[in-house]
Amino acid sequence: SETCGSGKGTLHPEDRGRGSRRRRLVLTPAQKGALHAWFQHNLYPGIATRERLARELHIPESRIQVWFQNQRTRQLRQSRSRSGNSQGERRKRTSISPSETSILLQAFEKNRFPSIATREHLARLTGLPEPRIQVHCPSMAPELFKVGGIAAPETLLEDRGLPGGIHGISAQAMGGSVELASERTLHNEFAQKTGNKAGAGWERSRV
DNA sequence: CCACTAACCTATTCACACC
DNA sequence: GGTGTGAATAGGTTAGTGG
Repeated sequence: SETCGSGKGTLHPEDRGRGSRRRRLVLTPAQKGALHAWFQHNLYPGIATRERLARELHIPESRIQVWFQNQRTRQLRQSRSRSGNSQGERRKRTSISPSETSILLQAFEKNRFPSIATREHLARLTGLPEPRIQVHCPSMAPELFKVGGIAAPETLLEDRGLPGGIHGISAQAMGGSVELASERTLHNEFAQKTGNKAGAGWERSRV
């Protein structure tokens, strides 16, 4: 909550809504059917699978990732059972050049919670995928958060990632996605630098 | 080897589409 | 208005990269 602008839902009221969130996707029955079919045999699709589904269903890969995240949560909540498998490779690391970092940092200093429109604009400016920008945002501003400086959040950033693992259970795959994830990076950086720990991952388990 | 950080995760909450 | 579910946040782990 505090740190990143929103805590549980705590985006500042003035920033919430309108513009700060991606437009809600309305999946067609066919899209849902395909996703559910995949979910049945693999709760943790790797990047290759997610991208394939994205192409076939015409849904951004980041949305596919979020859908699986939500679906796992839903299933867990309702059955509390565990599952298992996964597959997955991780997305290749997106390297961000100093000039790209500079652009993102400048934008981040002005607005720690970029709306989807802003993130898309930054994506065009840097040539980086929007989801990656989303992931990145949180990590981007360690100094801003540090002691005194917290800028008022304006909109937000987003994302987080994926692969997973199941803790202990099988392995999974790793893969992650990132669309959302752009925010993650910022988030990661922020956390890590401030000692908060954020980050995340797991992965590897690979069976 | 170690620090840094990208990629992922779960849990929780917000908020919009649709009834 | 209530419900379902997509979108977002917080906080955690894993592993690739580079010094």
